Amino acid sequence: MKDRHDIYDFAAIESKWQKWWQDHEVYKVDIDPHKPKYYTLDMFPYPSGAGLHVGHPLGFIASDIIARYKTLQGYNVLHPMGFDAFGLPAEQYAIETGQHPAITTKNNIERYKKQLKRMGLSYDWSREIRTCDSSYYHWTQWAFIGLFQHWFDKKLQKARPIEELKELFARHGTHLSYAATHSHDKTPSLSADEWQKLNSEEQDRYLLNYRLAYQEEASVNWCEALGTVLANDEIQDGLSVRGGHPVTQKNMKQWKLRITAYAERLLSGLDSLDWSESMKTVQRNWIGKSHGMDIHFPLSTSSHSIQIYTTRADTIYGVTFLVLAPEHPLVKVVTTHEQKASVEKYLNRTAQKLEAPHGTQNTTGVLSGSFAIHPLTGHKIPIWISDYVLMDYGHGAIMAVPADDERDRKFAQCFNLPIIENHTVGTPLESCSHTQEAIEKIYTILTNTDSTTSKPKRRINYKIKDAIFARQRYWGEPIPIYYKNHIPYPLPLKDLPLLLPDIDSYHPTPQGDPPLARADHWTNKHGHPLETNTMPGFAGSSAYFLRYCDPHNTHALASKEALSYWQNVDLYIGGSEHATGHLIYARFWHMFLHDIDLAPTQEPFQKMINQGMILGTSQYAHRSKGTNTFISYDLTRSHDTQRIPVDIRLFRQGHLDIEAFKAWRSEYATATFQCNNNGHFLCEEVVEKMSKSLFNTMSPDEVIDDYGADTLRLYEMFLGPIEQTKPWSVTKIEGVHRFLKRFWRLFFRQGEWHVSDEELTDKELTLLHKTIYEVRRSTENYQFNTAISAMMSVTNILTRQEIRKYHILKPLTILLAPYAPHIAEELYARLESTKVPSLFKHGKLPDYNEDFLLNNTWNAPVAINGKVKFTLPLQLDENKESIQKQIQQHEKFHHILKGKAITKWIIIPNKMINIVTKK
RNA sequence: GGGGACGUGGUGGAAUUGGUAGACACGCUGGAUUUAGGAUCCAGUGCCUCGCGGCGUGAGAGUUCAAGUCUCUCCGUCCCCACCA
Repeated sequence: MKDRHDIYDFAAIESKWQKWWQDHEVYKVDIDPHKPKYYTLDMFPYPSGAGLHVGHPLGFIASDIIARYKTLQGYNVLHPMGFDAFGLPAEQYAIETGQHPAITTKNNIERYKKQLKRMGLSYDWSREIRTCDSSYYHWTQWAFIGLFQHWFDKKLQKARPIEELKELFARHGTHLSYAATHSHDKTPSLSADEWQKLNSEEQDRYLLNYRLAYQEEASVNWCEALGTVLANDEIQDGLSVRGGHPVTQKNMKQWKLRITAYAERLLSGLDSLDWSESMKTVQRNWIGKSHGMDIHFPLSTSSHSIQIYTTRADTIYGVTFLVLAPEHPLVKVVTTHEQKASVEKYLNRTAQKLEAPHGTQNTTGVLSGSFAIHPLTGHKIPIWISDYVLMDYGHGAIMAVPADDERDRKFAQCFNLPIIENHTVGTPLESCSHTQEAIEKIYTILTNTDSTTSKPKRRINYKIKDAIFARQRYWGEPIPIYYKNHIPYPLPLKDLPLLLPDIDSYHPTPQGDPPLARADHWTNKHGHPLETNTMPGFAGSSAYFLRYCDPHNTHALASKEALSYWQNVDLYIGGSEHATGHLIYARFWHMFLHDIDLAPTQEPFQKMINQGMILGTSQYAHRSKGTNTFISYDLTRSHDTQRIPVDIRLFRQGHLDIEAFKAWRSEYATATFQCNNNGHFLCEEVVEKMSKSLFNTMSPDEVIDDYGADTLRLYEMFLGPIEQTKPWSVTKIEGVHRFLKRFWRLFFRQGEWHVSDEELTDKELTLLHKTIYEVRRSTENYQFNTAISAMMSVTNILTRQEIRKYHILKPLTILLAPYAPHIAEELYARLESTKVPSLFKHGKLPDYNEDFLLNNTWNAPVAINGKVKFTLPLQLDENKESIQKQIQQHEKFHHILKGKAITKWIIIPNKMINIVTKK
């Protein structure tokens, strides 16, 4: 009995096929003009030192199922994988241990690859990308230079070469309203003559204000402990996301990307995308488009005026004070002599303030001493300075309407400022019933005042800010820029890639310069100093999906030919936490590459799926305080107990293995256990984030060792809907594993291979077509759990009825193949007597016969409570008589009713007809 | 404060998208068979009732021949963003 063939030996099957696939390059793809393409992509992982846990592969498995499914459908499927390899953890590790980040990173990648391969994922590894390879970051640097060499034409909504801007300046002067520049542009406009008189250095300095990659003195989030600036999405509650170090504001010269120029395209592009509404909403909020008005408030004692931005111009009669941000350029002008001391004190305090958690700040502010004139009422209104107004939104100045705005009200109450309720009473706005109407009226009134101040301006404003594109770190892409007289110039393209140099220490220099300043001869060929900043984390992930199309090209990011074949990503799977980081930057980067005729489409990711997080189920044993006696959780009410996290591996069939627990820690060796009435010892179960300290993590390798990769894949998909957050639980893997064993045994009788060639009965055909329909529909809707259920169901039926027919087992095996590829390959090879090399090369997804289904299942009559109910497909756009006639003439009508009388028939418009009879 | 998602058995979750609610799985109960296998097989399992039958998708209303699904109100849960004028 030892060598029964019906034992499902997953370990042997899986290692056999994984080797076979690798040896025969089954998943290698090339351009094939005779086949339609499909591009499915995972967000490539950052290879951390901890390896993968069971929550990571969820998305990988989902995209692998789609990749294999599409392959079987006849598509040429691009399904690549790579590694986002630059980043802080490897560098922090290097600082602590002295080991070069390249080595740490390489080791981590090897481990990740091994884990991924064991899961039977069908990646074309010949296309692997690592962002830290110079052959890859060559093209990241190339794109950066491209951004540097272009400006944005707001009229055409498109990037154009900087040379064209030079020509325009020479012809028309620099006052071009359609050339995108900073929101607080302080550069004076030049006439054409003045421009032409500038020497080339002066022109270059001037052009920096228009390049898509530019430098600017800016207030940045500085993290002293990490020695670098951080992006907003790298900070949470005033602390760095990595490491939890404090973050302060600091002024520094920074590289930035003019992503704000693309705000409108980033916003409108969302409409065409097949993303979840919540994902689109997050991006819309991040871009933060608003329609409003710029209004000037003249100062009472000087010729200056304060420009404010408001979306609610209709509340202008309720304005009782103005507020400037502490960094506002007019703060110096409006501060009176008497207030100077307190204003300076306030400014000092706010400048040093840590980023406090939002919503917890106290209301603070200081009076400037000056007054502005209300443009409509002529009243003198005080000007305040407060940090609740942000310099980088609007103009850094607001008109405060404490009657309508909660923040203004809070401020007014704090400083005892007047609040005008019902401020429209007695004004021209009294008759307006809609906000929009009132705003229009205000616009007209302000436009027609004959005051000397500037007229109001309609304005569309965006919250999105230009992205800071520099980190003062070592382990990132060097920025391919050199300086001549402190003006930045790009390296010639032929000198790329600019290699990351080796250095002896990863700390900043004693002068506070970034680590790259430690490199020997960090200059270009002519001795000009090179940029010492490196690129931020999102640089390498902004075009990797294009590189996969042609990963070994040494002349371009990717060839025209490859890109015009593979186009954009059809399906992108990854976490929703990248909504405001990577997914915005990558879309921006891709739009720029589209503008310069490289990327074939506007948008990079057509369909997006965000896999939900997998949580851990922690187990806590309760110990009576001060004793070594453990109490079953259902009995703890009468005891004062202490919770102790227990390794989930110590559980068998949902119960704590007490002997294993005693052996786990020496202190528990002598512990005693109080069980409940059923003789069980229960632990408290808590669903929470996976964490090593709670002993609730599990690696995919452990599951594969015990149950095999196919079971892991099925189980991860069977847990629930892919986008949902859900707990991992060890006890339920058995179910899907049992299904695979059952499926395997379907092909055997008494330990021997037994598949017959008999034709299928109508009943069996119905079952088959129904299953094909359900599995295909579910898979195409990414409802993988439902698809698996359908396959389980049919397997149960076949097992019970002992149906072992080739004509049903073969299509079912192919249906299972995307989900459990190893077992499917093995059974398929046996079914076809190993005539064919691989299911994934030659298999074809079975089709269902729609007519067959319609006749046999959809319209099948069903008995409900003694009545017969069925539906008929009819032409329902006719009159009543005609429908009645159709029913009477319908072939099925006579067959099903067999003389029973119709008591009721109901027409559902445009759909079908329900007929109900008495029995 | 703003936005989004959701609420179905003891549990995870299905429901041809408006048409037999609870598929499939876990768990549990009983039984069969076998013991070295991560067993297998059969029956049962929403609630009330001995049964007939009745009631059931967070609560209440509405639309409809028909509502878990659509509309409104309320209750509750989760997530994201947030001094954005």
